Amino acid sequence: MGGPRFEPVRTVRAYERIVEQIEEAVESGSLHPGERLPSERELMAQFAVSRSTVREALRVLQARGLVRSRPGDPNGAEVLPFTPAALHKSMTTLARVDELSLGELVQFRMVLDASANLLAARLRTDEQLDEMDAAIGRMRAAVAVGYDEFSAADVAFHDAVARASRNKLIEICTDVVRSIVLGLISEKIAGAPDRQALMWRSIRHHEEVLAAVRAGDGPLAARLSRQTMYDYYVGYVPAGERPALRALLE
Amino acid sequence: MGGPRFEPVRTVRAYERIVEQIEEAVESGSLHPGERLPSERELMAQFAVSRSTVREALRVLQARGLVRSRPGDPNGAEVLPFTPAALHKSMTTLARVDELSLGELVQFRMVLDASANLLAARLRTDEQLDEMDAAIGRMRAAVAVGYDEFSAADVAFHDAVARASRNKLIEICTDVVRSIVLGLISEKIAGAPDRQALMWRSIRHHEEVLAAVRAGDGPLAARLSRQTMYDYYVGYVPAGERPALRALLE
DNA sequence: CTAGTGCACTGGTCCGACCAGTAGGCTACG
DNA sequence: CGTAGCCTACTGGTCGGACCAGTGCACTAG
Repeated sequence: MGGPRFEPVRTVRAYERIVEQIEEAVESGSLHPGERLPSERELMAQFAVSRSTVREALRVLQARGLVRSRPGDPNGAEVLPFTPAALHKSMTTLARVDELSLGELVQFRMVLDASANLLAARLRTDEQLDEMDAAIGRMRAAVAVGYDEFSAADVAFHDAVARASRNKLIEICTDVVRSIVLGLISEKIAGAPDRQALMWRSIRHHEEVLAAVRAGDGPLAARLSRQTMYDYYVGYVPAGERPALRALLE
Repeated sequence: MGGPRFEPVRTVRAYERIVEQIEEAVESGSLHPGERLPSERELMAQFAVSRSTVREALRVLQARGLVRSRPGDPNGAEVLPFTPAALHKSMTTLARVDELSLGELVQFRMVLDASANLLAARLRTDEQLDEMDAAIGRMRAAVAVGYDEFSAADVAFHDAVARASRNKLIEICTDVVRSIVLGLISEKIAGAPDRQALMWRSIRHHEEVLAAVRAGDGPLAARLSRQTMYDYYVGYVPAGERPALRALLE
């Protein structure tokens, strides 16, 4: 050991330096949402680079959800308020590209939804209870209408629960994983011959969950929600993956 | 109502169309990690656009962690195996601007870690039990060495548990959220005057969790792991957010 | 005072060029 | 014949200039 420590040199592209600088300015708060960046032609003067380089940097910042550019805007790119959109996007990519099995996805939904219900039972407001109640009403009315409307109402219920948990990560992950699961099997559900019976059973289960949330019984709400989701999806999960799902049912 | 329904026209930038096409090819699996995209000059011919446009598209794809370009590479951009780097990046950004609170992050870790333990208690192999045991051994040896080594051993334990859960989503999210939490407060922990006492208590807690996992008692392992994490981090969470954490402790 | 028009500026796209890297084939030497 | 080293044909990174279609604002004509 000993001797001079040489660090490997990392060639940094010009546009990356620009990204770093603007990103730092935004995240440190010296550039607030709603403010405008200088125009591309002015940025290329400030950074002493060509416009192509400035634009590549702006594309990266835009992909990260930090800024937005509109053609014709007399001002420069707009600094956006922080939204979890980029997080949502990368989470979606992860779930799509990483060859996740339906079992894993459903299992993750069970975990998230149960936690959301557990928290919602303690933290929900009366307005959020009303939202959940209204969503179940929509589900009931939708049985005769069709699966799409039923599914939308079901989503509304789970969204209300997720919001009531007051944890944005739970909210986002719930949304992402749900949309992927639905994308994989919604047409199968919609075409099931006994789908009306499934819908009614699902409604009854949701009512039980809501009752537990209303009563403030978090563990019960969590257990019921896991069971609800298991019953609803287990038929579409390969038999080999079902034991892993049942492991969540205690 | 009635009459022809006109959809609002959405001007789509050329580079966005390119991003969509390549993204779709990667996520759908028709382009596998390790494969190469055509060179920029060839892409500009295939998409019938200029090289600038191709490059802006590639910058976006690179920001999303899907491809990587190296200058001088005789082949085109390389399709990358998925890494949670983009996920990590966007979550870090949100955490930096206080869009995600420490309380939410710790809460999410409690949810994930408890679920991982619950599943690991049922699904773990003997080799994985050995890994967890070895990690605790490292933790014990690290108390005298320093916090960094202790933390690394702690990470190894939780990683082993996450792997034993056999759910990649839990594994990845655990990893990302943990590193962000540690990035926020590791220096505070490292500088705590009573850190040695904290480490010993943490080791004892981990041993209890491992015993429950070994015994196959999932619910106990889950409860203990939540308590362990709560005890370890609660001191760094603002008092106003603590009730939300305690809501997970039943 | 208002309605309308034009201008100045924006971002989106294209083109052509040059540079610095890399890899692999080719050559010249041992 | 084998190998070390050069040379070339690519690659991506950057530059500068150009044109177009939008947008907002100031100015003008009613």
